[in-house]
Amino acid sequence: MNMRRATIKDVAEAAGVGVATVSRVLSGGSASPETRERVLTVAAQLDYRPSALGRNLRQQRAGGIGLLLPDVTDSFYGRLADGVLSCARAAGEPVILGTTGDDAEREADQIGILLEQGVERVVAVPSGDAEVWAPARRTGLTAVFAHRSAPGHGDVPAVLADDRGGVRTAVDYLTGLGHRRIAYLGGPGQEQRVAAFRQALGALVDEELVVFARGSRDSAYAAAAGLFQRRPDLTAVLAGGNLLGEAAVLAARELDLRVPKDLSLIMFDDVPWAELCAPPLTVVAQPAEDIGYRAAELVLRAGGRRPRGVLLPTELIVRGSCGPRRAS
Amino acid sequence: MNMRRATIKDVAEAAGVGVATVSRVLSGGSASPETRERVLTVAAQLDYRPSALGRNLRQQRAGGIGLLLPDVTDSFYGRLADGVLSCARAAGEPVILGTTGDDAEREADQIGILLEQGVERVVAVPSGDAEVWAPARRTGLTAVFAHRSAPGHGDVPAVLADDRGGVRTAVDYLTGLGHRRIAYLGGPGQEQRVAAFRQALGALVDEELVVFARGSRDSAYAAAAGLFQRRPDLTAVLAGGNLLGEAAVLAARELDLRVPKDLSLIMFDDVPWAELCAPPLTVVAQPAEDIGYRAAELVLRAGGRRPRGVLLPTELIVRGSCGPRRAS
DNA sequence: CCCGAAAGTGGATACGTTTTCACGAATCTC
DNA sequence: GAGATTCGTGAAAACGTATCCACTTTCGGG
Repeated sequence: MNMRRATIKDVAEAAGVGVATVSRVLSGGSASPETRERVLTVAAQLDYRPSALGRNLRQQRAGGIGLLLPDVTDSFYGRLADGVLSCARAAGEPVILGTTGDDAEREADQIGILLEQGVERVVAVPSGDAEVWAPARRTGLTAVFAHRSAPGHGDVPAVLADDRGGVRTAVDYLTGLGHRRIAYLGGPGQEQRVAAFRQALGALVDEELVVFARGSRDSAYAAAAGLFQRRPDLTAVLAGGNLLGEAAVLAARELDLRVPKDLSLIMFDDVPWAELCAPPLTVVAQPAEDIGYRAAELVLRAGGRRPRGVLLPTELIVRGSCGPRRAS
Repeated sequence: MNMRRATIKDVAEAAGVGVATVSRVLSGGSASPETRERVLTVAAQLDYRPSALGRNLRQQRAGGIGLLLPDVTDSFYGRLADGVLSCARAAGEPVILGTTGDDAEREADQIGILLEQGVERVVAVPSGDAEVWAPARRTGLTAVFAHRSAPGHGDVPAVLADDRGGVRTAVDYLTGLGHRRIAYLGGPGQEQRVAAFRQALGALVDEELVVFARGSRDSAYAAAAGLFQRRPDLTAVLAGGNLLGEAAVLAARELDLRVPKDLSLIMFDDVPWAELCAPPLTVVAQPAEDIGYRAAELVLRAGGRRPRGVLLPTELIVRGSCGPRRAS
């Protein structure tokens, strides 16, 4: 049952040519039409599939693309992964997936694994700083960041959603409804968004209302509940991710804050259940699949020249979780 | 900047030993204590990491484990993947991810890619029949199925949730509430569950109330809406997955069916948003992470002998989406 | 008609590793 | 103390591929 696969040598012998010729034909090199035809026929007949193992060793690098995500359980990253996968599939490239849990050390480990495998192209939602990525860069790995960029990474191209614009329209929408005490409930690596939040809010910003959670659901819930208890005077909250939004809804419900009567809520990232929620959640939609697809595209097309990053638009989808400021 | 990685040869020379000795030391073979010490020191000093490329070619197989899922966007499969990943991480093995979209042809393609890469161990939620998996089996690949098993696969071990038990308790719960016309809204590969459904319902089963959707959200919605319109007399529905459950809620809302007053709903798979839904959804929880973890464990520990499959318990979590049969 | 260029081809090499094999030294057995 | 056994070790082979290089053939230009 354990049949040996046909090698390039078998094909060469069966076709009466040298192995070099077979390799050239299959790699699109030059060859006479009749030779090409013959090799192709024989290869098909023998069901020959070039071994990635041999090729990888020869050219000192593994094909495929590495994908480093904080958490595949988060449906945003799931959709991002889906984008990467569909691009990779179109190119016939395998995808090696690793999760970092928003932890720099784990990210370093995963990078180590990828390097050991000889992977040369990586799409990542980065968690660590430049130092974590130093070994990768040293071996000439080409990386493309997705969804967020980390400080200190000089020339790594990034495919990002327009966080700044998304935050601005969300904040404008809330202030337009009369809200003044608006909180930001953030996760790891959202410096960009918080900066945009501060900028959009201007003099209204209250640093006590800017709260961060770690990546986990527990942490998100703790941050939301703590925020709501500590500052019952806030009237609106912008949650920087679907985990945070989920936590906010849960915490609000637990504390008998009615949405949107007592509390207006906007969540980053449109997820299917946002519509099922009571009330349906107003969200800032991000093109998660596109982000992944474009990032994969960039890392595949990176033929030597470093491409410039990409900024994808966000969209405010108004549902029912925001209302005018309560009379208080 | 493009620094060549240290090879085993470099380590051997620097340590004044042969390459074979270095390989043995690093692979846990026998060596004298002083030699071992010296090699280890030198290796650490040179920051030597064995190249997976060379090893893979030598032993004619790539390490790591392949993971084939219908859809990473589905949070159930996301959690399953998370289980596989954490097991693989513990073992230091990379994971190659591919999605099949519940399509046998795509699955065959992905299997082809894995074989080309020399991957020998695969965890899969299978979509195709035995024929699709024939080439894999021919090359001696060891597979473990997760979440569902496909007919015709003889000796492939599977890690499954106790669908039969889950369906039975769900149906018992619904019949206990007085429901008689209970529908099953199923997805791909749920023959087991439907069989259990028929068996649990006994004489009450109405074949017109057993409906199948394909994997997509659109298809799920269409199936749910069609079912509700065609048979307005049904009083309860069991949705075989979170996509189906989502579709059922959406369709019910669209048709002004109130849950649970007009329609009782039980969904397979407990997802975070089930609690946020209005009303909160009664679900049959499945240990998705465990399924993935156990499957990965099986495929890694499969040292020659074929292990027997595993059946993991499900749990009915009662929330607010089921009520007594409407007066009607 | 001859010479140079171009195209087609196959032999040989190298990629980094694991594993087999053989050899010397040290230890054990009787 | 001599032979047998074990242990530690290094040289060499093999895995399948891509690519360099040298060789032959063909063709076009002068």
